[in-house]
Amino acid sequence: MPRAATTTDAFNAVAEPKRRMIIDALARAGGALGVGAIVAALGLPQPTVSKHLGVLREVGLVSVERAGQHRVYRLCPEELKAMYDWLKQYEQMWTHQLDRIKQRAERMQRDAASRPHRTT
Amino acid sequence: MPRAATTTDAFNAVAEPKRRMIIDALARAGGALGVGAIVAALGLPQPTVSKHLGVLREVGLVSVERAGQHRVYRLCPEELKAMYDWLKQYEQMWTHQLDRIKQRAERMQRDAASRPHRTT
DNA sequence: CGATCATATGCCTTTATGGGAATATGTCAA
DNA sequence: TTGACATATTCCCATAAAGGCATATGATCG
Repeated sequence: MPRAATTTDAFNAVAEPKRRMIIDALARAGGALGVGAIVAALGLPQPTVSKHLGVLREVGLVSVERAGQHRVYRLCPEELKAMYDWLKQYEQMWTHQLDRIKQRAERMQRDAASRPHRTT
Repeated sequence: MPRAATTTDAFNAVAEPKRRMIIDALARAGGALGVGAIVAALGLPQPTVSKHLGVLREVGLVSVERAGQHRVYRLCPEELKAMYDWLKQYEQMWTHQLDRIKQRAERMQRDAASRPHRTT
């Protein structure tokens, strides 16, 4: 069985770095850009960008709107939120881990302060 | 050019749903499980689980530790944090969007209240 | 209408994937 | 040592991916 289609869900779509770049570019521009602007911003061939936009659209990460002969792609954050929610579930794992490291550092410092100085 | 390898980064590794299930199972168990336990928890064939664990390990999402004839896989949250950070960047997009919807609803309600009733 | 610009789509090739079944490696117990 | 057990590693297959390039569609202007 081959790998799941890139258009299966946001996870698969976003696995491709160029698609993440497109998302980043859209966000930097306030959420929406025309294809030409994306092509210019990323320096990628136009067909490449169009195909990636197609994938992003199919999974609902962006929407399109015709504007004359241009097409404006707009970021749809809901799908990103779904991924975010999955990851947020684990947030405490690294914050707790960092807490533990910090606490250990503080404890070591306290111990060092309350102990007679040693110079060697 | 084919798709980027699944072992390229956490994004690619996590695109496979079964690998996400493994991560979920590890988290539910407090962060670590033996292979057998994962196999039992997910009902997947053992070779399948081993291969997926191999991918997760290669991208640093889990670490292994030998324990006799068992092997304990432990979740490494740092790689998840990297993905989380990328997504967190967009957090305001959906919170703002919800704010806007809410504000619009309130405004409409205010307007309706301060306007003479109309019955048609 | 014809030309031009903006974008999408098709074709081709190379390559890694995930599943399944069988088997190899490695570890413990008697 | 031999054998049970736990896990990893093959091998094979069908499939879809992404890039490059050419071309099709579609809108606008003169």
